Amino acid sequence: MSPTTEPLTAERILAATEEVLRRHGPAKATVVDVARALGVSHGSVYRHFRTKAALREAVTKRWLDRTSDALAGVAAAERDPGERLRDWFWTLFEAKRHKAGDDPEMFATYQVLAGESGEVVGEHIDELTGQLTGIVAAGVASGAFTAPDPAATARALFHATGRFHDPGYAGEWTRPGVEDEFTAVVDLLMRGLRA
Amino acid sequence: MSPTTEPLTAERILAATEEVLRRHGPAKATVVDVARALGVSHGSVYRHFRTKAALREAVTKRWLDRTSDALAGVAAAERDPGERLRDWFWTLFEAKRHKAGDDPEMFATYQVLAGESGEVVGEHIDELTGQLTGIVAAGVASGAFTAPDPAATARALFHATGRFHDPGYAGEWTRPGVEDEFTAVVDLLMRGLRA
DNA sequence: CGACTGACAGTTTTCAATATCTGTCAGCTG
DNA sequence: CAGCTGACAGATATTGAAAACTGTCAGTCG
Repeated sequence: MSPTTEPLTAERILAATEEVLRRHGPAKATVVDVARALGVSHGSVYRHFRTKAALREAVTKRWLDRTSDALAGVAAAERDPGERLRDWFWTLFEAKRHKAGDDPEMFATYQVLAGESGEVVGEHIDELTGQLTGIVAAGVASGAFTAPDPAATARALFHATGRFHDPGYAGEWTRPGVEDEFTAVVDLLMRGLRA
Repeated sequence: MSPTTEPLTAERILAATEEVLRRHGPAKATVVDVARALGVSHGSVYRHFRTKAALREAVTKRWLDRTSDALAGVAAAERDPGERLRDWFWTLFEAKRHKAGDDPEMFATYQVLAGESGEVVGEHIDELTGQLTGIVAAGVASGAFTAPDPAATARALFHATGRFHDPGYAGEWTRPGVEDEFTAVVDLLMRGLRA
């Protein structure tokens, strides 16, 4: 291809890796493919990422962070904690549902990547439950919620809604009635939360 | 082996299949193995089960029914609905946790089988949510619970506790603190349920 | 006659040879 | 000399021929 003079950065490698993953899928995407897409030798890729696993982890983190960042705005909004909590859950569900529904192959690819990168996924979940803890604590402060331990309650809320954000259940998200099921679970939880 | 004169029944075939699955695992257990274990030709097995898939489904149903039956007793007990509900969830969690912890290989085997038999699993879940609906309805009747639609509430309860009975999460059930997490979720749900 | 067998066709799995990939590093190049 | 290359060793994946399995059914046996 055109011998680009642009410097080879980690960011360019990540973008190329995402493209290769989209084209070839997680099983067949190789470091050699990524290097070829960039017009460099695979040895150059290894100057920026120690291993193929590290490269994949970085791509995964990038993807997960997009969701966390979108939710951070909702979590930090200046609103009644009850509405904010409901909005946060709804935003999370919708985000996941669209990712899974709009581009199922890429979603499946990222599901595989996430399965390989336990550490990164754990941090992502910690980030999300951290945002939830903030909302719960605000509700307790305003007297709207009762929760002796906001962090523990946040984890409970996250676990209880797993069916609507855990990728393992993605297959269920297109069935008719899921939205009602989601509403039923969230309603029950919010009733349990109120002071 | 000893040429048994006992008649070849579906039940004997199911027992032999379970044994073969235990020995060989789900990937390598064949109909020929089952026939050999029974001292008959594989053609005879096909007189009782139309296909290998049907045989596996029957084994799976048998296994799932053991759990349903154990829980039916708890669901039908004459007790305060609140206690009954808590007991039911706890019994379900403990039953699954012991199956997964005491014999991990067989649990993994049944997880594979269940994945193949969507229909049978669906019926099992319907049975369990049916039991839950009974408890919720009793709570509404006694004035202890508020639930406009007990069946919908039962499904919500089942979904919200999925992390503690869905086999996909079995890996988490041995981590320290799961019991507290389970208690936190159940407490939240029961608070949301009360009138 | 009803329960069982075993050979058979078509499909799936296994296994070993072959090809490709990962990760390293001495040396090239601008 | 900083960034890159490409040959290499060991590990992993692919391939296709051979073996095993699934499901059928005409025929055997008590």
